[in-house]
Amino acid sequence: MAEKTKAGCRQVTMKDVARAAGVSVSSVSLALRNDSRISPSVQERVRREANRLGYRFNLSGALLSQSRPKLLGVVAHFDQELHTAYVREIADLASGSGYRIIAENAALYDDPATALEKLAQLRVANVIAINPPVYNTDEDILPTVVIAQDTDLPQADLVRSDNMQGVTELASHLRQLGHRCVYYLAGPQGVSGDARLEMLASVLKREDIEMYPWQAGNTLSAGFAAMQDLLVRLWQRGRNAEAENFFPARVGALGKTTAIVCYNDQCAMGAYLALLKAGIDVPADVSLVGFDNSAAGASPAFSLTTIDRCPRKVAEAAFSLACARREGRETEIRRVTVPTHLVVRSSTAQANFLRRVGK
Amino acid sequence: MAEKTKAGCRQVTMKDVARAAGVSVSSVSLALRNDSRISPSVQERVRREANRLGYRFNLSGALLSQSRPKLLGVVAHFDQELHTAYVREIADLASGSGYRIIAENAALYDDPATALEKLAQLRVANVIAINPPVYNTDEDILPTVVIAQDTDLPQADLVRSDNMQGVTELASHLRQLGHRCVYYLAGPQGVSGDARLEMLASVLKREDIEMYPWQAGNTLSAGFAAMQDLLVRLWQRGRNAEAENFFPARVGALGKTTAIVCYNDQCAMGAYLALLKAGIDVPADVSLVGFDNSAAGASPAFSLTTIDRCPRKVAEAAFSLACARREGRETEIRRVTVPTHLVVRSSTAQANFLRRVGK
DNA sequence: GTGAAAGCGCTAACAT
DNA sequence: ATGTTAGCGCTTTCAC
Repeated sequence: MAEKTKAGCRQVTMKDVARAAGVSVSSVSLALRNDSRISPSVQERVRREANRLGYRFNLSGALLSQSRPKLLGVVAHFDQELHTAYVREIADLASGSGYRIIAENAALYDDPATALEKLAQLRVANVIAINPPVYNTDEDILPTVVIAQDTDLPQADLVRSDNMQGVTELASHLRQLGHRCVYYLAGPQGVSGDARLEMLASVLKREDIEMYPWQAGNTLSAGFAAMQDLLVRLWQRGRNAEAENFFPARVGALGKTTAIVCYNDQCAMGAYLALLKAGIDVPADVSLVGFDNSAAGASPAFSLTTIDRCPRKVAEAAFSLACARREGRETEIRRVTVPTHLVVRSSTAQANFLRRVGK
Repeated sequence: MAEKTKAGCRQVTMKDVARAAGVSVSSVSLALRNDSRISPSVQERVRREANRLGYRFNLSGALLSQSRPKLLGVVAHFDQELHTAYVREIADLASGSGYRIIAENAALYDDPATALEKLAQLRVANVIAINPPVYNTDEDILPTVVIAQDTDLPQADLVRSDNMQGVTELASHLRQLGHRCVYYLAGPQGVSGDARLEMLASVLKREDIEMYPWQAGNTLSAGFAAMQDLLVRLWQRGRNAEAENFFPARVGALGKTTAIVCYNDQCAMGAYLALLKAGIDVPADVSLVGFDNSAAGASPAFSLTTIDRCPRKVAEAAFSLACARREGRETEIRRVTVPTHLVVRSSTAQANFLRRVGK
């Protein structure tokens, strides 16, 4: 209280509002949070005074005074569009249910633990992590909910996309178009990548479609490089094809392959460019499929057939799990699966077996 | 003090560390901040005990107790690679000088003021905003430093890229390759966009290069759509060219134009795709130039000639301005300019005047 | 060089 | 339905 009147720069607090409205601080606190214990007329008056005085809520004070604030941390890689979509949905859900979220961008830090630590400093107890890295298990704070295909965190709930569903739709789509043999440009190696690969292969197999994997990655650059490599490789094989079964020279550079499925849209865009540059038309010569339904992939520039992960539903699942954990119910670890769906655009078309590439 | 021993879940505080180390809380506070007032031996002991007990710093407490914490807010659109680059650099600088930064992702919220409000709730007084929208000037908190080409905020310092520099290098580069007439795929309309356009035109003019603007945008989709529109338009003009001066049918769909400069790399990528699909080769038929030196543009898929904004230098300028403002020195508004540089890759080559497009 | 104590803004238990 | 009051964890004078 040393210098209350020193300058006009002092922060307006609830005390000031209380004095102005002629009520106590606790009434102000409740009134500003729409608590039903405060009569509408007082709420109204408090709110008006708060506005008039230019009162600003101070999160630090609130966090400090609560032992279990309704606070949710989110760690995402904001350079990935899909992550942003998830977080937007989570933020939307949170704002509707009195939760406050603090989002950290994992793409900002070299050390994957940094984002978690920043959240820990704000006393965030519940963290939703999207495609988290492998953390040291001795981290001071760990995600309570993970959005990914799999996780190595024993204590975290998991929300995963049921790729099976979308891929099944995809398989039948491809089958109907006459595709019998496809390439798969795979993502970064790891547990989740391997699982995806096996699942894809088995589902396609059910529709009697052969699948051959080729290592790529999750970026446009990676998709481009991988597709170029693949084309070169196939071209070479085609030229001395006597030893090869499924890449006979006579059906062109891609062999029997009439479609290419990619790990994600970014990868597919890279592949698209490599194909285009090689004079191979999409979808006339070869069909192309992505994953994640990104904005760029949806643009007429690519118009990718892709698989949508229903970000809203994923967010709903993750949010409700996070809330459940905070409430203390839900002691056992849960795994929730959200369906995915095929989005057909113009990068897939009738299979063309008579393709020939003038490299 | 109602239930100190209730469960092991209570947060470890400085008080606990103080007790364990046999010193007072204030000594702990100073020791953990390497204050020279605390003897090395005590610092050492405090640090060890803190570690042993699993002490975690609580930002809320610190913020609440300080009137002017060393806190810097950053508002950026993390879906734009360039913004992420800026913020990474700012974070790096901050961690080296005792500043704490809190980064908000403007791309998460529909209302542009939301990001600022979240920072305000944490008492962040100094905010660096990257390409901020036009805020209502009655916002409770406004950026103190803006990274952009221009700003309408009267109280904010401005850090701008000296596009002049990079563009001058570009003009001479294009001139040497024989380009005399280029198209400019412009970005979103606005103050900053108009300024860029005029500057480009005048600098190119100095090298005796004509420039024609064409509205596009800052995304891949926008670049693609704009380029397609342009091609269609030129094609139509070419067919009844008697009224046209600079798009004579005889030199092909692009008229005299031998190069296309784009608002940013994203836009250039879209244009690239439209050209490729129209059977126009880059750079054999037409040269293409981007802006911002993005990772995707650098990939072999595009290999864009582009202009680098030297994010490190921009960040240094912004950070030091923000610090200066916080220290209270620096009452007048400053504008700092950071040079840019041309990065030559393989999307630019010798001008080809004999292009012909088989649309 | 170190300790004691006040207080930052807010919430929640309890009292009225 | 509203007021009183005790902290939440930390920093910061000011004593010693």
